[in-house]
Amino acid sequence: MTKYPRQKRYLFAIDCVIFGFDGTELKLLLVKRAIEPLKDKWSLPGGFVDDMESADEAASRVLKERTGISGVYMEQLQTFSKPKRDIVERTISTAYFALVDIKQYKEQMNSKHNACWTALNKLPSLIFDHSDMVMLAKQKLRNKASTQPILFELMPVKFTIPQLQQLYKDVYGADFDKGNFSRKVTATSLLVRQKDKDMNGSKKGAFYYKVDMRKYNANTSSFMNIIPKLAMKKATKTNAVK
Amino acid sequence: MTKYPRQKRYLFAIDCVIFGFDGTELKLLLVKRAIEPLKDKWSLPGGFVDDMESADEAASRVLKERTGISGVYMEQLQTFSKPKRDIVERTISTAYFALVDIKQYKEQMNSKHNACWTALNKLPSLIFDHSDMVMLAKQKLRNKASTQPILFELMPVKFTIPQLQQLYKDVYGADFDKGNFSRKVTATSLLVRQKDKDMNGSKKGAFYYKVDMRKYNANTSSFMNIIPKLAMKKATKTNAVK
DNA sequence: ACAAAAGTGTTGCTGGTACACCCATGA
DNA sequence: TCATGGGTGTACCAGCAACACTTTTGT
Repeated sequence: MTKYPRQKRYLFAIDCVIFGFDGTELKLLLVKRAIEPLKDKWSLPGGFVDDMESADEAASRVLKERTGISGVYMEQLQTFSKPKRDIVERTISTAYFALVDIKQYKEQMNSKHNACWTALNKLPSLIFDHSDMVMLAKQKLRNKASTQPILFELMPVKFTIPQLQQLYKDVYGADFDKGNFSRKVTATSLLVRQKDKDMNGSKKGAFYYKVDMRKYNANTSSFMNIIPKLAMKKATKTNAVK
Repeated sequence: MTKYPRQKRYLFAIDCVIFGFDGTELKLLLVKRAIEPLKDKWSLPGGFVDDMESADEAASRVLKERTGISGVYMEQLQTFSKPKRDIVERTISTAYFALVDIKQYKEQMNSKHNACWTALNKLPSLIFDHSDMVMLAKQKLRNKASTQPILFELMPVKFTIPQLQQLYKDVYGADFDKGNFSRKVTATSLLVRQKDKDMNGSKKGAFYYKVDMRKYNANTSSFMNIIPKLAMKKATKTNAVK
């Protein structure tokens, strides 16, 4: 039942730029390409879009299949369509952007699936235009995080404010004043303080917090001006998140 | 030379959400679908991606062919890929987002091409998922314009600040204080005041300005906080730009 | 002289930054 | 009791919104 007879048809794929945080460093999930050509070269986890699924659905499915991860924050990034981007055959690819708490999936990564968390500033070269995808994703992460509380998605269910601050520092490549940071974050009232403290890292201990999911889901647009304007400027210039 | 033998191939198209401003009202450029089924229904200008062009190139080409417009601000918006979105055959479509000074193209619209500028709050229903594309584009327009001076792209080469203010009012559905607006805009130092004035609209006359292209291109990231925070909040809630 | 819109002056206030300080606890 | 990081208090300052006021010119 082909009714647009004169048009060409192309392969359609998705690729996932998956950010993870392990408490100290922002990382990216990479896999080795499974097929020739370029077999075993580093690549973003990706796959073709099946007959009866949308790109969004394909992205979730591929993520699950190739890494075991599911139910995480995920969003369409951009579509890459240069005719020669895949050297085998023309393939359009829509890049996705995901945020994951590394610790929750640490074991199954190395064993079952051979995916690998890599520090953002030590990325190997990637196949095709995957490096462009990563660059764009880093930019988006910074931009989005400056107005919306999405970086919570990278934290474990229970975390301390200094831990969160470490993440912000890594994302923006800039130091934050601990006092101001703590106040701003709690002022969003998206966090609920727990009774217990994390006693590593300091004698006094830092309270654990959990995200108030009800408020968080209701009110994603409650911007928090977490990023000091200077840090923001610096970040856009130096293209931090190295 | 098909080397990914097991995969399906799909049609790949682009659709353009084209905003225009005529001095009073924000408008959208629509065309009537040229082919069956749904012939003559309202639609966004779009077309299939050719063999040797990227989606970006296709978008420029289609815009030129179907409306005569070229050399305008254009940016990828998002890709729409639900399996059934095109009722004829599965087609992936990447939506683009363009900003045009209506007056520059007014005549050729109605004569040569039968495209039609339509007020944003009086849109007819559109084919397929084109209304979703428009909604997303409106959102993006507001978000982007709140941190970057892209609305200049909708103005003629020479314009007055009150005219620009009218545009902002239409985009955000909120009134701006003329004094503060004028100061903020000039403070960006992206505008060069001309010697002559526009004497319509007031006895005193309003100075014409031109965009300082050198600075504008160098420094798009010089955010201007044009949008008062209240207006921004209001806009995100009521989904203005009706 | 008057009306009407363009644009300037001014003031009060919000909220962000910097930085000093206090707190809790293990060693 | 000392060292260490967590967290609070506070004072200064930029920038923004509100609105009164001045300017210009056609009628």
